[in-house]
Amino acid sequence: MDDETKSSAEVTGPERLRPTIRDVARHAGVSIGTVSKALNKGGNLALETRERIIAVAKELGFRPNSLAQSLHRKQSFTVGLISTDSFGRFTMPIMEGLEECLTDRRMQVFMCNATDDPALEAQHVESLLGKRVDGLVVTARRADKRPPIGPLAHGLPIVYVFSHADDPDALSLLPDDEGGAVLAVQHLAELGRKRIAHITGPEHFEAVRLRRAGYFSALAAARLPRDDAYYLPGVWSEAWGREAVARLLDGRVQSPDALFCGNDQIARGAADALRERGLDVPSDVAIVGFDNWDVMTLAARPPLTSIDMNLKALGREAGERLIDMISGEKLGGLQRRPCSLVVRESTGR
Amino acid sequence: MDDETKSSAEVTGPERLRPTIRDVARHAGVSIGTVSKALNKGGNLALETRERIIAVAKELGFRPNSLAQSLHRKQSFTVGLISTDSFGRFTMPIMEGLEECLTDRRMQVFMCNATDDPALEAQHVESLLGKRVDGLVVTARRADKRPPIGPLAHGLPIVYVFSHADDPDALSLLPDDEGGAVLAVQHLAELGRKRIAHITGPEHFEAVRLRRAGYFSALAAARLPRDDAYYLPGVWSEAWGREAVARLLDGRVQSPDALFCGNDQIARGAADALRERGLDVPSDVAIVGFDNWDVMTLAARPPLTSIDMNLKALGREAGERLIDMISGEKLGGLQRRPCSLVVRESTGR
DNA sequence: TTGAAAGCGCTAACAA
DNA sequence: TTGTTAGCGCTTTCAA
Repeated sequence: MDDETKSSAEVTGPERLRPTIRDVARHAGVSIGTVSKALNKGGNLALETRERIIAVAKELGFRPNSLAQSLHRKQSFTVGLISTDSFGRFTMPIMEGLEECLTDRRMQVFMCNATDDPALEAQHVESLLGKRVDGLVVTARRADKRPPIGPLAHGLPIVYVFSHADDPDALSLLPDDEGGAVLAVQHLAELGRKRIAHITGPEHFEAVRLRRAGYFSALAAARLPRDDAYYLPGVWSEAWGREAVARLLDGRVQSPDALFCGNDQIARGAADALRERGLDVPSDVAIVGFDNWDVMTLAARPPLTSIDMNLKALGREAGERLIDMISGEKLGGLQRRPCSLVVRESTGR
Repeated sequence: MDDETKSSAEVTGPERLRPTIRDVARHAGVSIGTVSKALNKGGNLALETRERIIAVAKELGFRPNSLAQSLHRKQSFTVGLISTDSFGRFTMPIMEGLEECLTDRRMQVFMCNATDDPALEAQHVESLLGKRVDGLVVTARRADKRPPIGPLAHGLPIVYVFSHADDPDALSLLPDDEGGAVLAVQHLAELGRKRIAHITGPEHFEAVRLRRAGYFSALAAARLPRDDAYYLPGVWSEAWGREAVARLLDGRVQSPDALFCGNDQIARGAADALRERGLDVPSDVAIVGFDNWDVMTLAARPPLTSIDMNLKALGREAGERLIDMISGEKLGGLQRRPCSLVVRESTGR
């Protein structure tokens, strides 16, 4: 099986020997089975005995060996999290929510990073399966399709979160990018803005295409004209935000009175560019960003209204659904969760 | 003992039964012991037998149960990472390095978040000990002292990284903040700057005090005068960077020709403020930041020279030292690792 | 060169 | 109410 021969750390130091259930039994003057029953709050035991056993166990510093327990119970109370985004900005809140949820259930999470390396990913899956994880969560850098985890993990519960498995039977949890865009544009329209431009990232991101769709449909819903010169795909940077503003203002089109930006970096760049041209945000041009990344939204001048993908909640839900699946539920399909609008000064208030 | 009664997910679904070593033995027509020997590249086996066994194992999709192996070998090939920084900006690169290092050794990492909650931390340690982790890595939000992990984990190898255990025997790995500050000021002095100010964060951070010490000592080494009006502690924000610049330029002191900032956010704020006052960076005022956080350094105008704490390498080393300790080495004490200078336009080039 | 068997630490069904 | 015992899946010593 392991045909690689990388040396593993060897134990040469003193074994840290901990008391076993056997020791507890001996000290308490009862049988092993009785101790087990007492510690697992099982069936029928004299209250006195139970308490004595628990006391002895505590005194000895007994801590049951989960490995042995799992071996028997066929459940390890452990899940693997595989990320293809080397613990990046989007993975963090997801991890946080996931970990929180699982900790509540007394489960623990193995972190595995497999940034764009399918072989490494396979190795991780291999190890995790060896450790008999009860399930897997897969997360990715971008919300585009990715190949499913493959047949290695056949039958193992898997949840894809912020990552879209290219397998209709798999459960994929994603933010509703389109709905988020609608929220943004609706908000601007309600403020009375008539000329809303959309500056965004590269179109090969599924998220960009979805947000564009939301942008156009919300414009239509608000009976606002659609002008293709107002749609500017580009890259995810502040510099692009600044440049896009230059193009809009120096171009032949009428200047917009609002910007919906594909992320907060673009939005911040746009805000800077507008200020430097003497235009006021929000009175001349209102701005909505995307991601609600505090590092950007709070530091920008003025602070940015933004769309929050609620990634922490998404991570938490991934944990909940995974537990459902571990408990035997059959779940699947692509599911999108709503974004929310966070209003700050860049759209007035 | 678990005296809490939170329900754990229960297995009700179909058991995913995998072939055991027993199945392999049966199919290959040999004894269990022989299979074990074959798969673990152990001692004396007929080549033919070994190959046959390996073939059968592969065909059956046999994957040894690490839980059972660990039970016997008394090593789980698993470590716990406890963070008190809810997977924040500084924890990420550390995790990345750590995970990379341990993956090379075929070990896996349990992620535990215990943001400022000692009870939660204790619960995590408890669980990890139950899972018989081979060691623990503890990381924190700020490089200030924290109480050690307590007697629960007595005898277990522990490495504190980017966190300073209040226990001289514990191994703590930290960036050399003072040395980093020296690098920055030295660099500015070498560029011929004479009036170098230091805008930084709150003094209750040990890092702030250390960097200040480095700032003053490097000034002295360069035979530059020390002016207390040039030392401005404050908060870790862009807004503070802007305000500090205002104070320096509007104050009674002579304007500085260089700024060493306690982090990149302050540096960016300072750069913005200078530009908006018509001063050029770097020709009028050069700037060095701290953290080398690309989100800030690259987006700033001009891009910022900064001090890198090499956190990923620190994480990697934490893994290496932990493995040394697991292998029986006795390691301890507070150790600081060098920062490095990354030069960009804000100090010319 | 291979097989048999005694555990690793714990659970759970069955006896006493 | 408590004890006995047969495993869980694997490793390793000792015999064959």
